[in-house]
Amino acid sequence: MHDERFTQVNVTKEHARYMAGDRVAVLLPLPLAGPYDYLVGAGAEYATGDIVDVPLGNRRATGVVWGAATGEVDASKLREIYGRRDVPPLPASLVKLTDWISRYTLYPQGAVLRMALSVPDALDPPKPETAYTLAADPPEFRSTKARDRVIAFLSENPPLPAADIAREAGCGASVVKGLADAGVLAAIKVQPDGDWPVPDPARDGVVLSEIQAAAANDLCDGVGKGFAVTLIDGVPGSGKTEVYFEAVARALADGRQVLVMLPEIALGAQWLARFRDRFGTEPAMWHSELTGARRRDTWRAVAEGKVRVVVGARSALFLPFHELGLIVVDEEHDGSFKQEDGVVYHARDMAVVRAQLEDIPAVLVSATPSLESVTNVRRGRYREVTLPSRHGGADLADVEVIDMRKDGPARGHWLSPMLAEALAETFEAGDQAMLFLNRRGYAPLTLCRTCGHRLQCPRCTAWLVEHRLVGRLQCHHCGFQTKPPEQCPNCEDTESMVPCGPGVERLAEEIQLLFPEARTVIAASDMVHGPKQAAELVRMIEEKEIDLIIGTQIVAKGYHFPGLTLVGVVDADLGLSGGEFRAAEKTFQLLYQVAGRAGRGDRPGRVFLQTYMPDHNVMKALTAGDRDAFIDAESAAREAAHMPPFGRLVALIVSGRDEAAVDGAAAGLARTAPRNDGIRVLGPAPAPLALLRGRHRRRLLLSAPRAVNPQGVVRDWIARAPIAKKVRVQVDVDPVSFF
DNA sequence: AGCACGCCGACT
DNA sequence: GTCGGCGTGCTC
Repeated sequence: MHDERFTQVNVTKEHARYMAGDRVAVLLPLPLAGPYDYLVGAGAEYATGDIVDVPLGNRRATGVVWGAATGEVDASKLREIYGRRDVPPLPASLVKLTDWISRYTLYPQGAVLRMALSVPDALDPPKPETAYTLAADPPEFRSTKARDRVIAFLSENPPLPAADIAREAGCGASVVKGLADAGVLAAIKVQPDGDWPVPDPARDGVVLSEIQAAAANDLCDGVGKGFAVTLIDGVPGSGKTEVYFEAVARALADGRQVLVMLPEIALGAQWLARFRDRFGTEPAMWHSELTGARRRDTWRAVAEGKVRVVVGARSALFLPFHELGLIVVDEEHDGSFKQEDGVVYHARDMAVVRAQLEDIPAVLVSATPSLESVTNVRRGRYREVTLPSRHGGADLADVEVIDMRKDGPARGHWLSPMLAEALAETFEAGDQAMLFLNRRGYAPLTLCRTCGHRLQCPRCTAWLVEHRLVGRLQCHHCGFQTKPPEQCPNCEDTESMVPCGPGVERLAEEIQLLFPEARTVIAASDMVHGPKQAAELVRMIEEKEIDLIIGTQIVAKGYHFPGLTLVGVVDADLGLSGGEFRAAEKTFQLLYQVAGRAGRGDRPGRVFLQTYMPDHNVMKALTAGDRDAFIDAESAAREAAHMPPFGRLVALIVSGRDEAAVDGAAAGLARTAPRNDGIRVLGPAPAPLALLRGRHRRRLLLSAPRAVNPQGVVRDWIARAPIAKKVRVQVDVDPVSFF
């Protein structure tokens, strides 16, 4: 059915066709330097974007026709394409996006393509599944109530898989199987139809305020009118989601597909409920915890246009939409949009690029927009929609600073008397509270009281974190685990190992002593496994089965808990040490989001920040509720330091098992560093994880004025530097962090 | 990414 | 004497 449509696309506008005997370039999803040339076989015909099988060495590989061959490779090497896969071709926009990201990130095109072809199974024809229907002439059989229901159901319905029949007839699948074994039902093979619920744009959503309606209209007007980027900037609860839902509805009504990107999809239960309220059904989801089958079906359904809305984490950017009409990036400031392993890219920025290549609008959404996006608004590159007030109800919470230098707790405790007092008041009033501490486990460091030895990961430059609830010491960087030692591994003294500093588990212990009655839950990524547990956690909090949530940053985002009136930030300074150039911005965003959890019902909430730096810009901006002043100050500081978004950065990580070779390569890079056009190179310095998974790491940082495109400079630089084969140089264009 | 080729340590 | 470790190189 869709075949005609795709053929039409190819014929009418997109690409030349390649006929028998032609050479074509085929890009394989492998980290090769570029596409490989192949021959079109007799009787075959291909176009750019076609997904094809080709011979590669002694195996068969799947790739994408990328265009005409360059012809550089010797004719004797050429081999013939086996044939085309029975799937829609890769959309032209994805072909362009792949090239674009490859040029920008300096990763090979094939490495980027691997993200777009992330589900090899989806390229195979869908497997027929076994369905059951009534046999033409059934034998005599013993009748039961369950069997009768199955037969009654099937007499009025088409053939279905056993599990579906069982569900509809209210029995187990064994009843269906039993009837089939008895010859009463006939098993037939059917193509799964893949019914995807279609979101309904015409349903009524929540009633929008005047300001919200105006903002929604503004967004809707842009849908279908080509590329534009709009930043929706609004405080928590200002109705940002409902506003962009209207733009989603408009795109759907226009017959287009929509991509909504969200961080931490696993915790989006409340977002999904809002989507369902507006559109009557849930969107397709795309995240790392999808099962293989679900992933395959979703990929194919997106390619075939059966799925109209996808909500997903950063990798959803590479889904094969053919009719994309709108991209929304919610919580656009969130750090998890930056992919750090494999191809290093920023999904928010690449989403804007895809929107540009598709010539469709992109909408970026945040209560604490990134300095990048704010700067793009100020430069006139992005439009801005501001939603100033809350949708009704309580105002933003009062934020108070607790100066830990004079009002801190006794040694070995982590809650100041003021915060403990506020907790007591909150519990007495029957309200809920949240303590925020961005540290998993019991204690971030364990040391020997006798000799001072610290327990370190054998493969990384990192302390082992005690997780007392599971009785393990863990490395948070490589997954190394060990049992806590009975004696010090260094001086062999017994009972001398002591935990240093708090994690959420240790905080829970202190709470247990202070408030033994409080029903407490720890919410951390290692305690909440997947969407189901997250949803259960949310339910328990909403239904007031919990008095106190002790959470890491997974609780910072996107929840409304009406009964939550107190938020205590246990260590507001945590993100500020270490000299990261984005430290203040990231800390401000995180604490602002955390503070936004308090008082979202009819009562205003209270927020306490425990800090040793009460005069820091971040704390002052939070207590004064003056975000714009913070952005101005941060912006000025970045500009003065030629840091992004006022200058360009590229980080190089040099790594390998052989420390001397790594040092040699790093020194070689430093020696041959470019020094023209205002470019500066810092380093090499040991990367903060100077040893990670057994690999030694050094880091160099290139900074360039904004007018310089650093990619060409960096490519030439690496090409001429003397770098041993066994040393790897990883490039990170626009690094989020220095380290 | 796979897969083969090739050169040095502990074993049937 | 071999099995097998993973460094290196190649795939149109």
